[in-house]
Amino acid sequence: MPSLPLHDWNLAPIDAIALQKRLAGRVERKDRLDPVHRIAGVDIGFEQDGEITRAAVVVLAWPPAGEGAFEVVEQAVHREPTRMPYVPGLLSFREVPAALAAFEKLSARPQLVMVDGQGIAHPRRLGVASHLGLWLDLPTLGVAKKRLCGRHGEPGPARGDWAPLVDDRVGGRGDGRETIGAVLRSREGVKPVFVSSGHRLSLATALEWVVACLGRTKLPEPTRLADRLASRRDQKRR
DNA sequence: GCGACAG
DNA sequence: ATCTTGTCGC
Repeated sequence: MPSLPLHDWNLAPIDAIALQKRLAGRVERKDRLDPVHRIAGVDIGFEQDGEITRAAVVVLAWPPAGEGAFEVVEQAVHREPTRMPYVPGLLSFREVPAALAAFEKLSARPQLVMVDGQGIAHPRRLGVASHLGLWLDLPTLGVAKKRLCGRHGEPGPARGDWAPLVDDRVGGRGDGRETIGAVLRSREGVKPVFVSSGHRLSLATALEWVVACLGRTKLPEPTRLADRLASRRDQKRR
């Protein structure tokens, strides 16, 4: 397994749109930070008809021992009463508080965080992955199972094939379109996932990491395992 | 008014 | 997100 670079540049999602254009063609890597040893996956589940919010974080060691053989280094769960209803576009306010509490239970911070949801592929360019990244001050990326906004074509049939997710610029003025994410075929014969930069990493880098963390399932390991822990599918199915 | 709408 | 059995396919 090759060691992939984590940072293309340091930027916050709010600045991403302006910087993307300015840095196009001359991406600097001087801001690369720590090497990646720990990758975290985050997801939120609900219990008791949504009354209880259940946040789960699973930390995996990088690189994996073998093909898709990731070692679970640590994991944490935090439960609390649900405060906010689900409102498309405002998911952060419902999930981020619980996710942060779960992170506080970890003994060590990961170098990269994969979140179940959108990064900057959001109407205001601030999806859960971006929002969480800002609060954690860690590089994050979003992997969503469905589209929130933007348009796209059908990605190729092979694993790794992807199509750009484009949307009109925030504010709706100027020359219009911008790439906010990618529709990635993470597995053959399955509906694609929506990958986007969350915080402090580019779309290209986000795609590299997602593909690098794919097992033989649709979702990358960090997110897949966090998903299981959040919805208790691990103990439920037994 | 009519769709679209992460988890 | 969540409620849920069997079933088709690699």
